[in-house]
Amino acid sequence: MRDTRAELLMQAETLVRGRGFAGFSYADLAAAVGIRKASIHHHFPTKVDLGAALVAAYAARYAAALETIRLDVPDGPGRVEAYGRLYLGGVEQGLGCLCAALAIEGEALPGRLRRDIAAFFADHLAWLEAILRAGQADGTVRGGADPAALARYVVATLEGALLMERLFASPAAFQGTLAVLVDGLRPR
Amino acid sequence: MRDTRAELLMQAETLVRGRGFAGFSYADLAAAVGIRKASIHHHFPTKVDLGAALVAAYAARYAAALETIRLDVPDGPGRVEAYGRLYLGGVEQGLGCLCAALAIEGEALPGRLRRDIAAFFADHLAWLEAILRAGQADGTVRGGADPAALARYVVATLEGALLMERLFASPAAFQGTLAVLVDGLRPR
DNA sequence: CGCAATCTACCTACTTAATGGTAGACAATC
DNA sequence: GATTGTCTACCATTAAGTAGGTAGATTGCG
Repeated sequence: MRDTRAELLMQAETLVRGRGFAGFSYADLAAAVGIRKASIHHHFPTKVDLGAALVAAYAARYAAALETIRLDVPDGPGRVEAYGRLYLGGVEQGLGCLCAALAIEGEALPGRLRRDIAAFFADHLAWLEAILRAGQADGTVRGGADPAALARYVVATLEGALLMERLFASPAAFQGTLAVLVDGLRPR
Repeated sequence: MRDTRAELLMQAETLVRGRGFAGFSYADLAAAVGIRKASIHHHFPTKVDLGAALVAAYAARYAAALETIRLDVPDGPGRVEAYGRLYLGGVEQGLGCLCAALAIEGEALPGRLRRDIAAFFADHLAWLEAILRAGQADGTVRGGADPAALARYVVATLEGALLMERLFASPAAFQGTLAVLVDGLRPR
């Protein structure tokens, strides 16, 4: 019975992604996990500690998925499409991106969290830039464009699509945007 | 009809766009405007009332800007670029999109607000769809793609770019993404 | 016109509930 | 026997919202 911490992380992630970081309380989380409010402080002394642990776990899960995609999918557009599909689950479950939820809080966030989420995005950008560069090299991605700029454009489109299509509860529309995005990356 | 109300709307918008809807209080707003907390309730009985007024004012400002763009800019890509530049101010000021900030709150939001922000996005989508359709008709936008799908893709990219580039405080990167976006709309 | 009634915009002071967080007791376990 | 995890009980602070009042406009009307 050691997974209370894991359970806390899971439920807290759902709460943040569903209502924002300022939008849930330790009382909500305690109720979701079936524990007393004070017990949460044993695992995560402050809410910021919880936030940081949340981002770390979320980033680690994404990092693993990114590595899997690189190993399993050979071509540039295919990899970006697989990357985009990682966001799809959020639309289907009605949950936004954890780091987007935190990013919205912006200036109200402690610097530590702000740095963590910036690192989350920076990781994705670096991975995508490498993927796109490789795609340009092997001819599966259209050349001419700066891979770093392309990477930012890809993350932006997917984050924005998740944000909006969650509101409209429209996985189909999300997939439509993903299709437009991936198609635009192919050589002309 | 004093302009205390307008001042309240202005400062509240800054607060929401900077810290999220749940991330500020009437006390914060009162301090920003230089008024007592209770006086806010005279103008906006509840926080949800304030939120709705905020969205209405924000949507109206965008609607006016959209109309101006349609009148002033003749071609499809130019119009989309002008539309994208509306977001740029947010990046420069470190403020996100008001409706994105609310959308993040998702399920915690009263249905009324959720409907209002859905309508905000729906308005933009409808405008863009018309713009893109016209662009396809006059040959300034590449044909073949569904204008409705393209419109969703455009809004998603810009909302996402604002979200991310605000975090990185990088107007240049936002403009890079906008350039990629607009370029992809031109005929090949 | 004069003037009372009403309205507007703000105030101080308060309520109720929730917030994040703490203190310390108690079992179980290593 | 120390550590771990949970509990009850509490704290100070802050949240949104209310009660009731006041000074100054605005209005209705004899």
